[in-house]
Amino acid sequence: MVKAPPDHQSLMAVDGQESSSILFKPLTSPSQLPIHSMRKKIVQTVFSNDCCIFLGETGCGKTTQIPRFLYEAREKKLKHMMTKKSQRNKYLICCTQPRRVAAISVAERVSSEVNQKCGELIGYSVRFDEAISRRTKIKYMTDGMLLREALLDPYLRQYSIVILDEAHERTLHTDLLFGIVKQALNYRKNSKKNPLHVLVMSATMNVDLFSNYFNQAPVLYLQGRQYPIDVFHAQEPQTDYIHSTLVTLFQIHRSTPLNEGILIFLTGQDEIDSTCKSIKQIVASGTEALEPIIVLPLYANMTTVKQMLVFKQTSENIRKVIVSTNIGETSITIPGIRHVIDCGRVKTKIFNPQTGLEILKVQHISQAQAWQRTGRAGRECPGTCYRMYTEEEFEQLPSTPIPELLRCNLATAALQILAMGITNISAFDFLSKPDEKSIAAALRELTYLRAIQASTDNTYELTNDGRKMACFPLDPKLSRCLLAASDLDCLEEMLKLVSIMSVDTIFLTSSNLNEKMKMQRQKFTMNEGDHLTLLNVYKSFISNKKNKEWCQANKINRRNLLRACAIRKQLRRICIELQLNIKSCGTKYRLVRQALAQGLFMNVAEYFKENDYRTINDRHIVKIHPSSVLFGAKPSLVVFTELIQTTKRFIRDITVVEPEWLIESNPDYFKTRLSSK
DNA sequence: GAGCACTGC
Repeated sequence: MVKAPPDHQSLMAVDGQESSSILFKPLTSPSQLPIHSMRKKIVQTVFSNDCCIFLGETGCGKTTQIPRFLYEAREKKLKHMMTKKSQRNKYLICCTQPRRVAAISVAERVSSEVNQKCGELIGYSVRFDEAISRRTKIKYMTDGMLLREALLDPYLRQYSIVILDEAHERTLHTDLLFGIVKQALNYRKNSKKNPLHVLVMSATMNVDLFSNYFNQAPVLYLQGRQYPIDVFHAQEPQTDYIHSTLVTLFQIHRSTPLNEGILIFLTGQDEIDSTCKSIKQIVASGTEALEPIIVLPLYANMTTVKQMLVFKQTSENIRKVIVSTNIGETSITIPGIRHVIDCGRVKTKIFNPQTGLEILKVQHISQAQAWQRTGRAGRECPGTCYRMYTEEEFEQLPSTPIPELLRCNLATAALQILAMGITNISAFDFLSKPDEKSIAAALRELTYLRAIQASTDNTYELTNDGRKMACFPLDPKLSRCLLAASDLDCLEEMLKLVSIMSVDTIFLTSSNLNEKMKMQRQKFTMNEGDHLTLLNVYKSFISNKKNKEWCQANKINRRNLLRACAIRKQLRRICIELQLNIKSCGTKYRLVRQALAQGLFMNVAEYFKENDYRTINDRHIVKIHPSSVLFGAKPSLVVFTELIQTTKRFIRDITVVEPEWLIESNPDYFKTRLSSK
């Protein structure tokens, strides 16, 4: 048995959710959070440095309390200096979060702590939703939202303090913000009127990396509140982690009180569904007398209603078991969990910049993730965590996961950096610098998309189109589709299509989709391919007034389609601002396919032999995914949205195109590549 | 004839 190291013993709630007793107390009330004893030191450290790093585990209250400390300290000082109110209004504090729900719920919580409505003194800003007023002084926002704002003002001049929270997660957006705030710091240091302070908040890891990056910025350690968690490792390496999980589950079940919930981490939908089934079978088989169990799956691709079941209070006499993907690791907090079973694995998408291939693969988690999972057992009281791997195996895990920036296509990021006036991407001050090959690939892609053009020595500048493309919250390929559709008088259709492509699948996937259902789904099918089929579904959804029953009957994911509607609205507004030509082509869908071809021209595959296709770009042999309406058909030339390797290399979301369309729009690119011209 | 984790603008 191994105890969690002290740094990790206090992993409890999302920051600030640890105690309901401080919820409605007035501003000045002393709190039992240890962070309050450090208030003076915190304030002093922030204001006497350009940048500082605060380390503290979730549960120490840093997210809820620190922005308030800083606001109150500044307010006091300014009042003392008899600063005019209009002057004081300038000082806005922002605090970024990787997730929407976190930004919103923290803003609401802190607002209620100071007895105000959210959106007054404390507000939030996330995509499609904000609560901000002229009085707002503390703004919680998603990292992506601040990045959007940085496109308009790279020096972030409306903020006096920028807090980058949960920095250890190393999301793409936060990593880009690192470079941006560093630049803004330098720029504003000289303008003494409006200096910027930056605060990086993180769990206990990567300290030196952050500190070195900001010229040896001072580091402050924040004490969290402690709930000890006993950690047990497997004695021997396990060959079948699902089997080990089941054995462990029933050991816990036999030996602990029934009101203690169990959270199991596995890798994916299939695995989770079948494990849930096995658990139920074992209990039902009656080979031994077992107390009743409620087993609930949890993954993102479930309806919200089904996800909500995990929050439901169960009776004292029944065991609650949740089998979850890593959505349960950070995004969703389940009450009543006392035991965690961690299989030590996670399913991840890996991007290979050399081949441009994406692979979805089950991989080992990092030590940081292991502790995050462990922490889920000790949110309300002491707990236990069972790891389905040995201590030696744990020691060999990487300490942190690979930052997103180092394992994704950089085209979008590069376009954003260029749009902020930084002309040499390789010279951008990355916290972790991506491979030169990845950067080169991104610049090549943007050049082909006519978003940028090479200038002198390694620098690039945006084209007119590129400036427009940077305004869309989209993959540049899809932004190009919109511009092409504007030229071809079919922008209304492309807006709908691009919006659907921006959300997860709009079809409900289930293993027991029967023949009748498949027939029904076929009524949306368009012979030209999946994109027009998706457009068809969208249009039917609208003409059926977004009806719930219609979605159920057609096995359509209503939540995702509603999101697509919201995205379309946002994109359409941007199109109006950019004065694009918003027209509908009616049923002249040929135009839509032509516009698609212009954006997706690097994703072209031509028929090779039997069921094989060959991509134009890298000559990969691929197959049409069986979920495509073109599965079994053998069109000679197609564009696709996604190329992914699972059991085989598949292309997904496919549309039939004609070679002339491709050659006309990009003659140079296709001169040497297309064999069927 | 597959089977896709999670997040964000």
